[in-house]
Amino acid sequence: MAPNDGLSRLVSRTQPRYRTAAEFVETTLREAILTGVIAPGTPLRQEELADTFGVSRMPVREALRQLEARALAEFHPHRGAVVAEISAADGADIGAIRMALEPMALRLSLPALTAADLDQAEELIAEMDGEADPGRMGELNRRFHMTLYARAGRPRLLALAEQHLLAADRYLRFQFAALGYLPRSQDEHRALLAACREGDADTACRLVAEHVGQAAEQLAAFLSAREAG
Amino acid sequence: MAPNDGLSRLVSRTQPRYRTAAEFVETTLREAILTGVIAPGTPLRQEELADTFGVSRMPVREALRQLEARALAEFHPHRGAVVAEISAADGADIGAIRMALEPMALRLSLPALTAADLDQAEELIAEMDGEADPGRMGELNRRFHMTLYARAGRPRLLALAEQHLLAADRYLRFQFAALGYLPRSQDEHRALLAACREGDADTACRLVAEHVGQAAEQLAAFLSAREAG
DNA sequence: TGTCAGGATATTGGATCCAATCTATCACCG
DNA sequence: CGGTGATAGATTGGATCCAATATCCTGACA
Repeated sequence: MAPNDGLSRLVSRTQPRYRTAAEFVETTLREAILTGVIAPGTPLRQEELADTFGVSRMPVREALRQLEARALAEFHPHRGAVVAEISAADGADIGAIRMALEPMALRLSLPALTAADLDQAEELIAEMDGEADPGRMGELNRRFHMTLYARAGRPRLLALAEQHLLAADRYLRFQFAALGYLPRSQDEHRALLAACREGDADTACRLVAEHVGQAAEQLAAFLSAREAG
Repeated sequence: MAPNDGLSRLVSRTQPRYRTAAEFVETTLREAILTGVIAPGTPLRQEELADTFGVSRMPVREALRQLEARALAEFHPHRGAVVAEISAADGADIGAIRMALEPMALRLSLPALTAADLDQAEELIAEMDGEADPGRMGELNRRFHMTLYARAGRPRLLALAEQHLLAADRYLRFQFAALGYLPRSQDEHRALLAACREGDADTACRLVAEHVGQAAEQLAAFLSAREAG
């Protein structure tokens, strides 16, 4: 039960009552994959998961299919599913998608941002300053970005953006040697927030694109270095 | 069997041998939903689908879960799934996402486009001129766009872009009163292609964004009019 | 007559069982 | 000694069966 230890802990501290077992399994598994509790390449054995979750194999199968559709698991017929791998090419894809989506989200959201939104974003920057834990760091960063996009009034666009923010986090979690990225990232956050406060949409969009691009470049460099070595 | 007539036809002319029944059902159902063979809001009864496909309910359930993850079906616990509805808000979301993704895809692809690619795009424009069938029209339009993006070297970005092109097509299929959109759209196609031939990335990206925006605006107007009346 | 309670029915959700297929091991042969 | 083929085990894919839940209809009562 060693490889499932982290997952078991996630399962056991499950508070909310899900309406179906499949939903429970899917949500928990997705969380586990995105937060790195289950490493890329790990086989997802149906019976093993069924035992861990205390259900039969069927809801597990439904959950795995959903994860496949979200590109978080890879299916090989009659051989089972594994947690989706992380490649340098995928990292570049995620970066490009973020660079496309997030400026659009910000441009739509910016005119509708309230003072409270901007204050909350500033709060999140401050919290990040004192944060050491990578996992929590990723969450704060994600919330900062999503706070700025929240007023876009385009739920599907936001969901897609958040999904790729989470995917980027997942990549970062397996890196995060590059802690040196932090200070510069925080400077970029502050500059971005300032542009938002001034309502300067063009500058803000440019800044967020550059900011995301920075992260993507670092990530791509790290991943291709890892693949080479 | 009246409401399944179109689906039955799709099922019966299935040539390729799928590796699993679930894959077969998912692919065929997705095609049917995206091409409008099954209308939005249609209930997806598991047993009925199982009969239509000649399989048991289980692969159908797995397929439905995948469609749910792709936002093509909506699940209501213990009440079943229905084909995802089409709302004006969703149309606006799709449009915004396309406006974000496609200029990015074009910018990455443009420097690597070959003369053959550009010729094929021109060929597709010509084919569209003489096309009356809406379904085929949508396919040609999609291929034109994807041809221009194909050299981006970002498979996940391209898959996401194509997915939303398909979604937009799905919306258009339920409209397409607006056949008047055609000539202007073709002019935009030609202008876009010209910019690509000249290698003018900035102009090309601006044109594709405007072009997609045009389509999105028309769609949104149509949908909100339909919702109002 | 309208509303609410209760039961019948249909449909989904979950468990178990069987079949298909892949993997690994081992014997056998060149 | 290395490679190939067969066989056993493990694991998934698919079908059937049972339980849980929602819907709908009916009927009693205010």
